[in-house]
Amino acid sequence: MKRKITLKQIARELDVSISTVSKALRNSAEISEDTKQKIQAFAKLYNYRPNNIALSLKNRRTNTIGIIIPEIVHHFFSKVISGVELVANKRGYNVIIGLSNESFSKEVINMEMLANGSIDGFILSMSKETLKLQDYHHFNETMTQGMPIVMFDRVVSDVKCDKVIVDDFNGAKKAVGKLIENGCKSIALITTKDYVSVGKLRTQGYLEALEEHQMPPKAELILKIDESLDYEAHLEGLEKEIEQLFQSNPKLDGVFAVNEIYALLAMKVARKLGLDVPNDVQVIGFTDGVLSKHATPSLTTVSQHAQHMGEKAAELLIDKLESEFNSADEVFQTVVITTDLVERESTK
Amino acid sequence: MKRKITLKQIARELDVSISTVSKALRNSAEISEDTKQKIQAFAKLYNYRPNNIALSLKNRRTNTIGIIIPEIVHHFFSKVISGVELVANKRGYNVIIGLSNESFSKEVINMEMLANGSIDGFILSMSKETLKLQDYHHFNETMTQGMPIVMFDRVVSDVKCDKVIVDDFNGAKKAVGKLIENGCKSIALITTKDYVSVGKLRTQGYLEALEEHQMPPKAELILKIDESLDYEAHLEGLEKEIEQLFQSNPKLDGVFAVNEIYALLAMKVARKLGLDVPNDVQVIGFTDGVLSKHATPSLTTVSQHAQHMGEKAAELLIDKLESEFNSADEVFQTVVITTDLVERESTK
DNA sequence: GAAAGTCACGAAAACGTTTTCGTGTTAAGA
DNA sequence: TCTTAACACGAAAACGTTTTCGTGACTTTC
Repeated sequence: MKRKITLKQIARELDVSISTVSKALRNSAEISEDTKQKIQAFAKLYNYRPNNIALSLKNRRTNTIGIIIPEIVHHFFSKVISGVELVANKRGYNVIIGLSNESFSKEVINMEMLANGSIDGFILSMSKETLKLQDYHHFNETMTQGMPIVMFDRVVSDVKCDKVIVDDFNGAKKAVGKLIENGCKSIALITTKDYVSVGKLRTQGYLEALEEHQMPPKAELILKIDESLDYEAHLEGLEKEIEQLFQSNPKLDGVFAVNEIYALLAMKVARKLGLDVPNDVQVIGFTDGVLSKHATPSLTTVSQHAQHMGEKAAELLIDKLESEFNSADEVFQTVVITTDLVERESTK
Repeated sequence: MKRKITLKQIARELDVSISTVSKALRNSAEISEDTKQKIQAFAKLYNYRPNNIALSLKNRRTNTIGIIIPEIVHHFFSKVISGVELVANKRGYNVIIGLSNESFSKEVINMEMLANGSIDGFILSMSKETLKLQDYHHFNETMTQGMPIVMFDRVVSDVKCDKVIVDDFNGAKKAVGKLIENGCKSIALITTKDYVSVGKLRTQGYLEALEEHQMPPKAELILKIDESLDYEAHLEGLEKEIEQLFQSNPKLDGVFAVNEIYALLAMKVARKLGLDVPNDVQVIGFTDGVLSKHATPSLTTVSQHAQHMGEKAAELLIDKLESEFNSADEVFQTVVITTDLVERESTK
């Protein structure tokens, strides 16, 4: 088990100084051709690679970016990571991840852990608990210390930083518009409680689409799910709620759900009640996850281009990191990713 | 934008030496109570936190572990990461990820990038290309330099290191046994080409189960899919192949597939051909992914406990990192995670 | 043959820590 | 009063780099 070789060892071995070795390996004109070749050959032989940690300490930058997300076992988030990793790698950066698990305190701890020199900047999506508590001090403190943050998807206007968001409002509007076009007269919305910003925006899009077509919204058609419960564990309860929605609205012929699971459950309930999708009731979901594609019937969805979001976020962050003038130019961008309606079998 | 405060600044501010500050903050008995309190108060006021990079350089350990996986947008892998992150965090480690994208060269590059001081050890699952090329020099070189590796799921006996694997053989055997118990007489296998070790083992399990029940295997019941094509892009082709399998075996009444997608497609084809699942044909898949749970009918699967694999791998790695005697005790463990059959609606 | 310039290299500082080993001051013991 | 011990602190090295500056040996120039 031989340790990695260092400049010092090469220097001692070849009987020159450390500086000479360093310069030779960086091909400095200061060093004669002879010594350069000798040193480079030796270095190659022993497979010398500069120690990243030492470089980080010297340069005061790690070329690593930190991602903090609520959970990783989630198609949307892993797709975002994938995008971040793609451009990060292309531009010579590593990616380190921290999971908040939707908990405020884990988010704070994770950020503090990484902020002490481990990374150059953050890409993050807030935990539900943080959104609920509206406590953003850790973001602001991080930024005051000169560490840039790019937020995606779950953002909040109280924090001034670069952001990448999905056009939730128009995505929802487009989807509901499609249902109306397709002849739906009674369209239900299955959404989350309002403190989740994206749920709120999608709800507004739903309402706007109705209004535009002179269809008065009805409170009994809107089902707001409390997501503080882990819904994977409460699938039956959820199903019950949705079944009730169907039963108290017998004329229901369209459903817009703010995520895949809700949409799939709606289809399941519909089938159970003897309704055919898409002939009796049409369903559209949000998020281009893997479930939508492989469901039967496959689900029409509003695609949020998660990977593209990740790429954009990484570009924003790295651009900021590499701009010299990060002293006073406090201009923050918000990039809006437009959504697409991916039509599949659950709509006509 | 104030930079993070350092020991040196505190020392200058309080007119003591750097050593004194360091010792005071670590509560050394060498320093008088008075000075300790003064320094600690000052440090707390300015929210001092030691710089991780400097610590890493000094201690020659980063308390960070690297994960290299083929892709992250995959329920199994993200679940594993989730497990790794859980115990890593609990034990004071960070997690940094590299994606090989199933490519040999990206795997090599990523590992080299991280091996130069950025991390203390690897947890990884090999890319398909690496498995095909059978070129393992990068693993061996990494280990020679004193950096431990724990492999999971896709492993190979040529590399001597700690491993965490799924009991693919018995999992498959159990599944096929279940189908036989349930009365299936003609059971198809949908698997991958043999170079993917897990595919091979699951195939052997299938054969063993048949043999144990005195059912001769038939070549026409075994469909080997070439996974070098990205199957997400070749779903139709895949479906065709499976349809052919059904048509050339009209008495088919059971299907064992080595992953979710194949199993779902089998169900889809069955439905298309007018066969009821599970009454006419029963289906079992491998991997407890999200698709199985939400499919209709929901899919009976062999659960591999991905999260548990990740936890185990992390424990193995960290234990090795923290054992003092990592000099000569070249004992490598292979932990086998037993599978469970999760029965759902696709079997009787 | 002396002044000036070029060449090739080394010494040392710096990044932010921790830790070992002094060292000066004071108090206790003889 | 002198020695010794305890106490409280500082200097410096070390981790592995890069880079600035200095310097000795040679070569060129008049």
